[in-house]
Amino acid sequence: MTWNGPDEGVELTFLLGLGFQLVLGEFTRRLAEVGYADLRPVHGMAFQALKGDGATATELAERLGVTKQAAGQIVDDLERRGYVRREPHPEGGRRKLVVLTPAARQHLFVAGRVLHELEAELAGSADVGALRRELSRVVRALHGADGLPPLRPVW
Amino acid sequence: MTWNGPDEGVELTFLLGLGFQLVLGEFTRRLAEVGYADLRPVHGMAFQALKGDGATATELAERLGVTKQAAGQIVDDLERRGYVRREPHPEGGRRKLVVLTPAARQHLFVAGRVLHELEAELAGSADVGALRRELSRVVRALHGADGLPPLRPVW
DNA sequence: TCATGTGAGTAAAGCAGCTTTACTCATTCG
DNA sequence: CGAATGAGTAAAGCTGCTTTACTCACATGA
Repeated sequence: MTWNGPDEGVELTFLLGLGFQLVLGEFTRRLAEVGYADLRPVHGMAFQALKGDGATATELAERLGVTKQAAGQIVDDLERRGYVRREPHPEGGRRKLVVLTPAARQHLFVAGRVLHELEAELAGSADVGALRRELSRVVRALHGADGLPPLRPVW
Repeated sequence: MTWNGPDEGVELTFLLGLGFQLVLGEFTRRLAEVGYADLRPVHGMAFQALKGDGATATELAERLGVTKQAAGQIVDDLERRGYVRREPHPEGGRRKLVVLTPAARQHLFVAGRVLHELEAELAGSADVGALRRELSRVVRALHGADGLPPLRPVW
């Protein structure tokens, strides 16, 4: 039998939580170091959700899995700080289109780079391909094959 | 090349978060179904931290990674609902020893069973051994070999 | 033409679960 | 025996959300 260290008796759920906590923590720390200490993970998720042609606040709410009021608050915050703009919606109505500014696109670029650097470093200690494969299987087993649910704060 | 479905382009960090969210959500749902809808994950963690000979509120705070006031509030809550008792500490001082009641030990037993049932079911879709191994490696790479940090709400 | 509905946005209060600040009190040590 | 130590507690503050309730632009159709 292969002995894998002191984590044999640790619950899978606990290990999943720790893994996520540590990887996300390291990611956030590195982003803070390069000048993004003012952005939380949810802001990066919002940028991802808006990166194509933007979206209305209500669409953003659906993609983030929060109420439209919460999405509106996030947009207020990001707008004050210059990461998004509210434009009149091309299809009129009361709608407004929330679009990214160059500052947000720059953040997306940097965050993507940091994420891939981190993954490359982890590949020195773990089989990241296998990890990714098994995680995908677990996600599909619990959620089904139809797309991915929004990632919400865990617990 | 092996094609593993539509998750190829998904960030590892995102996948980790989704995996944790879905597994913890399923665990919590099943516990609620068997009568524990009133207990959050942090309560289960507290039970784990107290299950030997109990601990003081300050020790509990360290093990949970929160302030001693937060630990005190959690203990207040659990005490009102009959899951823990505050006893005078055998070594005196101002200390009090927080110990589990049989109700809490019963919860620990049921939660452990649910966790292992869930893991067994996941083993039908994924290689849980590999997942556990790679997660352990990631955790050690980011935290070191000295024990495991407290699991805190993510993000 | 205009009432009535529909859907997006917004305003404000409420709430959970923490932290921060500030204290009380029993014990110990110089 | 007076001050330091360390556990516990009280109360306010804060963040990031939800809930409740509203406004307003446009669409529909009698």
